[in-house]
Amino acid sequence: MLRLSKLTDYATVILSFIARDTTQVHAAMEIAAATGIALPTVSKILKRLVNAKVLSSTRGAKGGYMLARLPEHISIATVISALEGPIAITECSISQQGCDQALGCGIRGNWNLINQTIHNALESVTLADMIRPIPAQDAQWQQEILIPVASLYR
Amino acid sequence: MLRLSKLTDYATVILSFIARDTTQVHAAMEIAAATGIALPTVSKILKRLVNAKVLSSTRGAKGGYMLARLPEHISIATVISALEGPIAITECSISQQGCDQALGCGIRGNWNLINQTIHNALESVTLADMIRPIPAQDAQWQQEILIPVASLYR
DNA sequence: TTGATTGAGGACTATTTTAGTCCTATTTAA
DNA sequence: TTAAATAGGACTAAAATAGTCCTCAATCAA
Repeated sequence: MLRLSKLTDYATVILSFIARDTTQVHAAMEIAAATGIALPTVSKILKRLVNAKVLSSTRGAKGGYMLARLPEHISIATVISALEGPIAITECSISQQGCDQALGCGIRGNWNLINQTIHNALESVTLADMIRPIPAQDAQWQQEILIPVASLYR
Repeated sequence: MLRLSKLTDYATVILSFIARDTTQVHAAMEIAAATGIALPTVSKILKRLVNAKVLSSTRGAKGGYMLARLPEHISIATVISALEGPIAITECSISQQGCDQALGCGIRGNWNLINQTIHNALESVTLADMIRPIPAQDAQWQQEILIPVASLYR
């Protein structure tokens, strides 16, 4: 339902934990303990964030992870594509096959507009925004948008 | 990857077909033939669109489907929620469990802002926009956003 | 009134994607 | 040299999505 994967959700939790203390590196085990996310899963996410150059890592004893950039320069779009690959609402073939038959392609172009809008929205929010507490007054439109779910953490 | 389901994609194709000729009802079989989407799948999509009051249906011989509203009044957000349920980027528990531990909930509120932005974007584009051909000049940012895929139709 | 046509509803299966785990190799501090 | 960490990737399990099919209800026309 146009939903982020759990891993991406976890990633924001992990990143905000790391962002709270930038004076030292954080080992995967420490992060797992602090967030309650299982270690192998934490580890998997951290590796992907390193590949995307969102985090930098230090190997060996006393090793761990730290932010590779300032929180202001880590956009949500970056985090999403680190975990889930490129952000694209529609699956549109660049090779023409099937796409410009009947009614297909007149529609496609307009999806791109939507793609772009969403991408901009995600690009404009950074980790710095995410770790800043928000006013509680906004609770009212949580009801409109969110759907209930059993639990976030397993 | 923050992607629409295939069914939603099909739905836009089907809706734009129906919108092209509003003078008569269109049977599922006719739509399947015109779009190249398998009949059972077309049928499933049409039923969901009727439930969402995007289409109205006539049963029996000479029956079929037609738009229940003007194309200008059918938003993409409506189509998406008809096919995929409510639009929500994050799975956030309304029951507190797990969410206000450690770092969870400071983050959540900001996701809602993103949700809202995306929802607005999807609400602002209608079927009328989708069936209107777009200028080809925009082809340049198709490269940035879209990812290649084998084929849209099976 | 009856038969053909067409949608409604929902159960079911198959496929694909996502989540989660684990193993082995490499790096580094002590 | 050893212990503590990450890197990379293979593998399994679980969940979501896609797709099909069956039975029932409604409508039209002969």
